[in-house]
Amino acid sequence: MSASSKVRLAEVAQLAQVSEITVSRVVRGAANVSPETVQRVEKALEQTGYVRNRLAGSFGGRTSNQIAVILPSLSNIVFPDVLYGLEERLDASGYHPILGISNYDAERETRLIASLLEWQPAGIVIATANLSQRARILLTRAPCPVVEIMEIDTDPVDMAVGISQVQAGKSIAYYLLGRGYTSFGYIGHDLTRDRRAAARRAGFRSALQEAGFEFDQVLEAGGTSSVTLGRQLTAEMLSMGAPRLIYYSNDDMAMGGQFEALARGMAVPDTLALASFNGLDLGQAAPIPLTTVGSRRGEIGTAAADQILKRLAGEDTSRFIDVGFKLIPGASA
Amino acid sequence: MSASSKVRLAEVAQLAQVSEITVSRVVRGAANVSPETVQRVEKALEQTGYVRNRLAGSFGGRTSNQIAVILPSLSNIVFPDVLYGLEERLDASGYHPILGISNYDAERETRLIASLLEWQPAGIVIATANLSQRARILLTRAPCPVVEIMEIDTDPVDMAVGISQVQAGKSIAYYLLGRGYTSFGYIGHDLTRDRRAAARRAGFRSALQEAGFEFDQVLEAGGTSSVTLGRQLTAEMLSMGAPRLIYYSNDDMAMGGQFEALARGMAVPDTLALASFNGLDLGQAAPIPLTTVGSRRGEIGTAAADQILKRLAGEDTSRFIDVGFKLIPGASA
DNA sequence: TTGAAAGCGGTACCAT
DNA sequence: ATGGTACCGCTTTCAA
Repeated sequence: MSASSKVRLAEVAQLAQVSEITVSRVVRGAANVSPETVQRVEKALEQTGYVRNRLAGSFGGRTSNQIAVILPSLSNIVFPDVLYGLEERLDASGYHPILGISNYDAERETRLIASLLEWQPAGIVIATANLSQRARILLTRAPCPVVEIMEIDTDPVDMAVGISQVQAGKSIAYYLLGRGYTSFGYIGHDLTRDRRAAARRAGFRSALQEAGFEFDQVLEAGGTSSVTLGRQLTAEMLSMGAPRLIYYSNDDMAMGGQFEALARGMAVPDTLALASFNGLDLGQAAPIPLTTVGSRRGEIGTAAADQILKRLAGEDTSRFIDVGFKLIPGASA
Repeated sequence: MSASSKVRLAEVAQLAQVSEITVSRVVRGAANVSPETVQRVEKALEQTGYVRNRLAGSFGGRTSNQIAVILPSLSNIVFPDVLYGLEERLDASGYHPILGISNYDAERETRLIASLLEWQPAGIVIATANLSQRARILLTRAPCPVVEIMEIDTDPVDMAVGISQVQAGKSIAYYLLGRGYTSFGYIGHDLTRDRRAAARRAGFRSALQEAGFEFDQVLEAGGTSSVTLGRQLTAEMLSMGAPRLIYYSNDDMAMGGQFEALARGMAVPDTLALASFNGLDLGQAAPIPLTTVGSRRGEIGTAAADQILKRLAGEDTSRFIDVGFKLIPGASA
């Protein structure tokens, strides 16, 4: 157990009385080494406390085992769920995510892409915020697979894994129309930044319009979604004379709505109905389980990882993977 | 705009009629280059679509600008909050997190440490699950700063940033004793894996014992914490004749408790009181705001990043940083 | 099964 | 301000 940091292949080799390359073979678990040699080398590795330097080994044309992951936010459980699925699958194949958070900011997103590309990642997984022209070019030129996650409504640079956010909005609107609602409101967070929430709202609205309806009231506020914001905006909308049903930008917001209704003693869904998107545990454990659309967040992560891994293995990949969503009837509408 | 991948310094240099080192200087924004040369080189960089290879540039003794971040889970918003603070601060200084999720598994944690160390990170930030002997040795020998986050109750290998989890449990217990409660239950998730939740429980219990009380009932279930689990266990405890107050392993669990109480029409806090830990937005937006202890999760992330950055800059660092917690009186107890 | 040698691409150091 | 040179530590290629 000697010093740290500076142990190199050469030192181990000397101790084990073999060449550097032989040590390298042992470290990498290569086949062509005799058991006796392996044993001797392993002892030397142990004694010296050798730590492989993958920067040195990777910097040629060889691959880096790092996957750049760029997400717009970690402020609710959605992206962490995706990230977890991703990490789980990548780790199992010996890859590691290098993370960047764009904060829904186009400039920062561009900078992150450029910056992470310099580490020669073996792949890129990105939940785009708002791709700049330059960002798009960088991704197009990237010498590695690129998976755009969360939505499959728009054309990806390389591959896309997710769901149709428009259809998710449309589907629950159809369901609610089927249940006979005729008066609708919308409550959302900052949709100028959250394109996917905007797509759901657009889908929802288009279904309403097909049926001859419109949102009677729309309330949006800047900033990220949160239970608190949902509650505030709901209170505001209720004070103006509420619609029969409110569609929220996501479950967090809708939970705020349910809290406000509960606090006011309003009957949900009889007086005020609520619907949203995500299918979070939180919403399903609530006193009135949310009527919502379940997104398979973990699966988006694992499927994205699979696309990267397949491509790296030279296997066929498809341009789009639709992981699908699921209507959750709940009891709030 | 030529090909991608294979553009090297040499190609750019040739195009710009300068040496490789000059191009390198421009790429790195070094000072000693004349404006005209810079312009010429930048044009060539643009034309070739050069992407800097940081693996090559870093692999000597030079630093890697990557920070290994190992977390036990992403299943509730706690670690994402920490990660966000961390990424924010690191990014501002040009560093990137390489992420590993240990899943509260000692073996996986050890493997992740070993594996991420091979990338020669400039620092390590780890919320330990259950450090194995080997993992501890690896961290001790690591040739870079190591910050253990979340708790400061135990002695760190290098530095620690967090709060005293024991005190967090103890403090709210004192508060509740002060409010006159005399009958206590505990509901938790898998504490054999979540050492910090166990520490809070221990702190809470020790305060009870000082006052001559004990938990009258304790209910724990395997698996991660969730609102659903909190609700289930609460229902179970209520069916056995509930204590006057239930202390939960965290806010998610306590929200499940509140939901169960609301669903049963039980008065909170008059019939059943609830208390927990974290101070999540969710709990504060609830109909009955949770009585809890606010943890400064984002600050733990930024403070951890600061410790690393300071150390790398050669500045003094302290062994412990206590970011502090805050009692949130709420209305559930 | 083992080893020698030649880079991988960039940057620090030292000249000019 | 600019360039030549050596070298970072490992792995690929080829030879023995």
